Amino acid sequence: MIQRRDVFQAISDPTRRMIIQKLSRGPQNLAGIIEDFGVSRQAIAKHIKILNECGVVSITPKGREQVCEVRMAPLDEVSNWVAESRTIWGQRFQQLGKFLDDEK
Amino acid sequence: MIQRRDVFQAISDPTRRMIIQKLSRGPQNLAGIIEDFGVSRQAIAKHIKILNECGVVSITPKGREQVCEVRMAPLDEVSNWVAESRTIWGQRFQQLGKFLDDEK
DNA sequence: AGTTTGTACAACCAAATGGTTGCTTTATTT
DNA sequence: AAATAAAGCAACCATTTGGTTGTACAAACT
Repeated sequence: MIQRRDVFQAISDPTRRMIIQKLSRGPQNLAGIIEDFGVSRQAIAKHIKILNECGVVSITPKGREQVCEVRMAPLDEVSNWVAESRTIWGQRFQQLGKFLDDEK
Repeated sequence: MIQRRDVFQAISDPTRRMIIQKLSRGPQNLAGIIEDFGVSRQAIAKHIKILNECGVVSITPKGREQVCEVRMAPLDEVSNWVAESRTIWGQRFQQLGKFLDDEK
């Protein structure tokens, strides 16, 4: 097993997806994020660390607070990958047609 | 930890993403999929099982073969989630504007 | 100054993950 | 009928994951 810490793995956890959507509504510190989640503060802190490591969340210290902000750009990799897969899938029959043409 | 077996988790593994893209080019049996991957047949079989459980891959028995085919529909959930997050993010300032209007 | 608040650090834990090897079963060739 | 090819089953393993609790520390109120 290789060390994987990419966007795909980051959004594979439902709690992290909820954190992302919560932060989409605006920046918050750790204490603010914890609200509404039934897990400990340390658990959230670990999730935030993971999200930060792959660039989905930026952390700005402000006094004793850690202000977390979501960064949408890295999510491009995900939607691009899905789009690419769909494109490849859509080209199946084009290639079949080309093959049949070559056989003539 | 709850048993999570959804599309997000399915595509979180790079090997599984490669399998999906390989199958996007056309259906294949297990033996066909194994080629080019540096892992054992059983490892691939496990990945296929996971992909099948969340609907991304369908399996059709054909003699002694198991023909695997990719199903693109479940991937909608992923691109939809990304799109939704972007929408929420885009609405931040609208709500700020509304707040300022209300203050007048 | 003392208390409260926001967070960091560390150790620990059970379960999940991704992988392996060995053996069996079922079709298909030869 | 014998050999081969495709896949299934089961046990095992190290690492990762998602979570916990306890302690410590610095910033901000009272």
